[in-house]
Amino acid sequence: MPELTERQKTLLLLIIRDYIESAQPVGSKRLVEHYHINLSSATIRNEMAALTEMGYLRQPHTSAGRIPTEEGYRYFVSQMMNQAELPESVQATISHQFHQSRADVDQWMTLAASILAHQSQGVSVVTAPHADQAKFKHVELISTQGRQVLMVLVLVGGEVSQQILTLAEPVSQERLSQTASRLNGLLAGLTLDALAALPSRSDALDQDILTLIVQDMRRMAERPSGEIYTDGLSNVLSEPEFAESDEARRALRIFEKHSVLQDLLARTSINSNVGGLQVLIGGEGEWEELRQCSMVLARYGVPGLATGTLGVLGPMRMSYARTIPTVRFVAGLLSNLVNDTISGE
Amino acid sequence: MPELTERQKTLLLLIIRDYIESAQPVGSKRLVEHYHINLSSATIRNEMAALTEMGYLRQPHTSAGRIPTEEGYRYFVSQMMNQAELPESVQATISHQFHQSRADVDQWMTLAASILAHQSQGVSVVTAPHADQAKFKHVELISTQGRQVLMVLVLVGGEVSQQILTLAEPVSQERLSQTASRLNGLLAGLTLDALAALPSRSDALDQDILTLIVQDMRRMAERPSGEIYTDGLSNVLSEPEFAESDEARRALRIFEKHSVLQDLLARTSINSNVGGLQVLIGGEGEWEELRQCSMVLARYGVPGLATGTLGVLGPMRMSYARTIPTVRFVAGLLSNLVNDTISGE
DNA sequence: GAATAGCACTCTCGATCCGAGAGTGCTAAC
DNA sequence: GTTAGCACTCTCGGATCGAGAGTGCTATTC
Repeated sequence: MPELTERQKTLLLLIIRDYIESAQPVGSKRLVEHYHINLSSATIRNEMAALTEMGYLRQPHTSAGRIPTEEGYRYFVSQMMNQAELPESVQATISHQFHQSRADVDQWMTLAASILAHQSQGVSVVTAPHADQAKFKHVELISTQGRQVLMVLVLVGGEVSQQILTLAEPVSQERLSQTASRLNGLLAGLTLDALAALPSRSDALDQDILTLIVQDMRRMAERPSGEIYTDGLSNVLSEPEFAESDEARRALRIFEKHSVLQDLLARTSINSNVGGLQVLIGGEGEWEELRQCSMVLARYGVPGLATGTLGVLGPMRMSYARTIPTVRFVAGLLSNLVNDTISGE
Repeated sequence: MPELTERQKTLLLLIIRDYIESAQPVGSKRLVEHYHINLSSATIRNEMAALTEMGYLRQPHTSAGRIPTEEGYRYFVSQMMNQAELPESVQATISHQFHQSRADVDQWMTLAASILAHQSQGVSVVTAPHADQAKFKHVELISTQGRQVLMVLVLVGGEVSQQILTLAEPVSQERLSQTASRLNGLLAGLTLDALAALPSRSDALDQDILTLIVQDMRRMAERPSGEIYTDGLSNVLSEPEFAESDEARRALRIFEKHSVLQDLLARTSINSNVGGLQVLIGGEGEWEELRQCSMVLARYGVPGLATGTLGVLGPMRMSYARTIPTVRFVAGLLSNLVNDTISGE
């Protein structure tokens, strides 16, 4: 990319900021009038032509104002990335909401999704913390009726799985508790691999349950992320770029077909460290479904133990100035919560 | 409502069926041509005028075809209510999908929502089974780090709640297990009221946990329904009546503001028995948000133990012929699952 | 040489108009 | 009771058109 003069930089940022607010192509005249610039519209036009030439702006049609290209948005984002901060008062409000809520992963995720959606006016996604490597922590067996048993499996890192088992024959709660207790002593802290390599148990029930635990842990380990929480879906329809329902439907689909979402989140998680934000603009050539959209994503949690992803999807025209600091702040908050509660051995 | 002649009945049903398919006002000529009727268009016109007079049909404007009124839809639904059956093959497919899935309430709900949305081309809602009266079944305390403890609380009926507690001081896993075991023996099968009336425990930790259990159970009891699952949101946008995003946004909001949904589900649950369907057309004057929509709702589960609601929301023009039997069938299926697994004491 | 004023040109957008088509209600005849 | 015929109404899509906004280019100014 060629070098930009100081004036071009200010102009470019101004144009993009204006377009994000107004959703209208911005012309030279409007620019001069709204922001008192010491230049004539003709000069602006020349500069705009240059910026268009360089690929930061484009015209929807020959004689209309300019709108940013993806490249333009990228420049815009890179400029504001480091400076944007959430106002103290908003930070305080959000923190307060979290400390008000029940100490419960489910609630946190819901709250985080709600805050993100509300602040950014976009659609939010939050995945529950997920361990990179599944480690056994605790199992509980609760007899329900006859041969049915509810198994609650807890992993190091805090993930919990419930499953209903059907045993070959009825077993008393007492025997179930003994089995659970034996297995808890034996398996505590073991990884999935270690579990699978364990020699068979002599007790048939112990062995059955062990097999089921391994199965269940494998299933959890295979999932690329924890449960997905989302909020603000109706915000999609407020944006003019989604006025025609075709585009809007495509955007909604992304959130219904979890496969795309999983893929997206999984791939971004590789590139971004905890604390670092990632902004995807226009699908980056990778995701056809996101061609018209941008996403601001961040990873949170304790690396090596349990991490999750959170982010916001909006039109390319989304308010980055508001979204970026919010995502960053909420990611930090969740990281702290994860660290404080479910981290230690 | 005045009496309808046999001919008027057939005509009315025909018109509504056609409108549901085509989404276009249906005129007398079209009717004669598409369904070979032994009548002239003029006769049909007379009958249509009569049906309009009686309030079953209306005209969007003076010289257009007829579309059903809410009253018309109600008549239509009442006629098909008892006859509609899901084809054997579809029944088999759905049953198969359920038996393929993991024995896990979460999966069942997700699957049910997915099937309903897919079959009806509408938006589905399913609530997890919820006990009418909370009864304690089992508690488990798992030490995580320092003063943090994960409490898993299981109610009779299968509801599970997880919560992270922060104790006043660190407690060993051993002591936690003993406390849990003592409480399990003491509290098994007790209702919330019985729990609250219990005398204080001498052991401080036991007492603390007991208090927290009561708190948590109260919270669960206060919720009018279990967790809400939903699917098919993007289907909303396929329907022509939601083409202008304003209407569509309103419909989407219903699903984001859980309060409306809770209210809706809670109220319908009172009127409908397990096995009975309820069809709400046009909000029935109660719900402004649903003015343009219909809902097909059913209650499932084991009355007195645990029940939930499931249903489909769509435009008033939704395919009742497909939706009604599907909702009925899935409700039956879920009832069986609830009965088979989590019912017994 | 950079900035500016002026100007001709282009393109969109909304308003308006118009005719085709679909559908109706009514009347008179069967 | 049914039907054919007819005049009438209303919507919808396409065509037309002018206002307005914005541009690029050129000639001029500082």
